Amino acid sequence: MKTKDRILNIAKSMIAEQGFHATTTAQLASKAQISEGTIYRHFQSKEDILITILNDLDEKYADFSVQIQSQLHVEPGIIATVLKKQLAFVAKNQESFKIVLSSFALLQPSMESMNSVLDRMQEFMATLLEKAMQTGIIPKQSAQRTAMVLMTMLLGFLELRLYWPEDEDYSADVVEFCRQALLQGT
Amino acid sequence: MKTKDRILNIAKSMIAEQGFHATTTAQLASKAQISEGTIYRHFQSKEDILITILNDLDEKYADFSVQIQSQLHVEPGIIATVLKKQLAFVAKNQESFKIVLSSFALLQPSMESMNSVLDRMQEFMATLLEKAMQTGIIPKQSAQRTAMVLMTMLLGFLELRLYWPEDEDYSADVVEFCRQALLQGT
Amino acid sequence: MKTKDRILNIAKSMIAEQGFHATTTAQLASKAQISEGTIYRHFQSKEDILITILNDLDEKYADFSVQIQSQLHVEPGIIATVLKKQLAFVAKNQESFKIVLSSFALLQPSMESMNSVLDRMQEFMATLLEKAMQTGIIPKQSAQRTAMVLMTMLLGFLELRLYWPEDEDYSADVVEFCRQALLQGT
Amino acid sequence: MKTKDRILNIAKSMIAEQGFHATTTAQLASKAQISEGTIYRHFQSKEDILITILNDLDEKYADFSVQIQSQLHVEPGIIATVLKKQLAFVAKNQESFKIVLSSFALLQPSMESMNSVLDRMQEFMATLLEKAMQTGIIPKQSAQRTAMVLMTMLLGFLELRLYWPEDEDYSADVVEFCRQALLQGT
DNA sequence: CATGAATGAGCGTTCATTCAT
DNA sequence: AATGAATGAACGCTCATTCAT
Repeated sequence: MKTKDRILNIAKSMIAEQGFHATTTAQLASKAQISEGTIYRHFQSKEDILITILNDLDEKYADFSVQIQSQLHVEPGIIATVLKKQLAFVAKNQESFKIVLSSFALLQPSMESMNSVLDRMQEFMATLLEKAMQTGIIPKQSAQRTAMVLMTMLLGFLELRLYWPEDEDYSADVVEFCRQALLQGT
Repeated sequence: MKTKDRILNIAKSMIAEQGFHATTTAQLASKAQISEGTIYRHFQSKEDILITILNDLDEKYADFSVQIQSQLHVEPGIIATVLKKQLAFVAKNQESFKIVLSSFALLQPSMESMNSVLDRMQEFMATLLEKAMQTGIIPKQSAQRTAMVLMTMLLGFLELRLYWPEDEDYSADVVEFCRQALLQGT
Repeated sequence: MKTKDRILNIAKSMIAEQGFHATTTAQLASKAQISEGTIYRHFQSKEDILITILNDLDEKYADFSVQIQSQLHVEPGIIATVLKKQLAFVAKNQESFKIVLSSFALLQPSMESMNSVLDRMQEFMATLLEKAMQTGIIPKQSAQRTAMVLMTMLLGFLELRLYWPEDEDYSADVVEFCRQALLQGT
Repeated sequence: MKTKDRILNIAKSMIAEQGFHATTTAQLASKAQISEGTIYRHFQSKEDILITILNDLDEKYADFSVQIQSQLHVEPGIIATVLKKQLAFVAKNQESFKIVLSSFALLQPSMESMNSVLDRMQEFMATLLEKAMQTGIIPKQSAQRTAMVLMTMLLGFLELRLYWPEDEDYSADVVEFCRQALLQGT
């Protein structure tokens, strides 16, 4: 369905840029070169568009998680590798991430998506840490709690990269910081 | 001025809870038990209320920064101490922080406040790190870049604590994680 | 577009009767049996309605000027003929003229329209006088200044006819007064 | 009463400049350096201020009429003399005249004032014409109707002088135009 | 006399949504 | 499927007026 996807893509970039509230159906219709009524042929409501975008992200992130976990070769450097892949995924889905991050505090569906994303993130980190611990790359520690800390850092980093993209990229510092901490254990 | 403060306080909790857009002047007036017109006797616009809240926070945070930097006793444990004080300050000003964090991506005045807060945070962290390096508590490293990393962690942590307050408090883990990384240098 | 014209016509009569400020969008919508929102589907703002009315008048008056100047047969009595046609035009567009006359002192767009109308009036009168002078109907004199005087009289007359329509029609006296003055020259 | 007069004078210049509607009590109080409440110590309503201004003008114009009629020396040139005195009176009371002229179409009290002013003007002109006819300065004609014509010209002239004050003063042309017409009779 | 905070009805305008075509 | 005119509730805001002090 070409029209539905055009609506979705344009909505995604508009909401990412201006926010959900500031994106009006009139504007969206005009940019998509359709009538306002047509939006409602494809979506039940404006919020339904948002939910579709969020669900798409959730699905993609789930796929990404599964795929990357299956590909993990345990080796020194695994942590840096994984963090970089996470950042690459976010970069590819920038708009969707901006949408979740800017609206989870304001809209219930976004909050649910955010919960889902964070859960996957933490779970993924925990799996990673357990593998690393089993193979002795890092010392034994609580995978759950350390995963939480890593997720915290990742979340902060996402916000800063997404909303201050022109700032210098210090991802290497973040990765090194985490590597040092992990090697010591907590 | 009692009324002005009542408006301000009620607005603060409403905006923190529902967001700026969802907080209407009618609702605000009704909760404050005043008429809508009265709001405009004390503030030029709805946005002016937001700006006042944000400026108050900025001022308080500036005061806090100055005060805490002057009180710093360099000693092992200084980093944990400082991180805890930061978290305490945020806890005391929860509502204002929720407002900035939920709206900086959507509203220009909030973005400016956010910039100001982040700048102060980073500067403060850099000062702290330099002191710690001078006295040999942590090894020499780039204060600026490491401060950036600490700020990143703090930002992520704030979001999680403010929006998922019912989750288990893992601040000790965060502090320990940072301590370990800093002791190694990056 | 039927609705747009209905809005326009009803607005014209309401503004002519009560003035621009006293004509509210709620009233207008109610009289036009549409919702207030519909007004804004057809006009950008309340002022846009006014501007449309004023521009319509300006266009009509420009057409009228061109047409009447092309039809002028120079003959004794030409002045009376022309003044009568002017009055007839005003009578046909009473509402629009009332709108300009009642609001040019208060609203910028009306002032601009008024300037345009007066310019055309004076220019038209000057052309007429020049023709009359060339054919010896009236003695030589400054066409510009005399046109200004005629326009002055016309303006005063319009106000009185438009706002005191129940007063006796003394247009014949005005025409005769002007004719006498013109025949003598100034 | 000093305060009352200050309110009155400031209101007069504000209403003349911006119109009655655009002049708010808040603005007025601020310019007069009093509180809004004080306005209502001296006037029953905003409209009451307008009415006071209009009545003042009416009174002054009545005085002026009486005085000038008693001073009339019948002589050739009497018409020019009188027209000039009228214009001088208007110039002295510019603001009040601008108020009446800009609002008589919109506000009932202004319409009443306008009626009163026009009545006096016409009556005055008629008296003048009768005197001029009796002494043979101008030929016999209907004083009432010719007075109406003169008033028409005066009204048009007032509007143009008051609202386009920067335009060239062509009052001499107007006076000469009228003189020529009157000398011929109608 | 004067204040100024408070009022509340009403304003112009927006916008997600509906529905006849 | 698509249109686009119409809706109507709700919004932020204004302002003449009141009243306790």
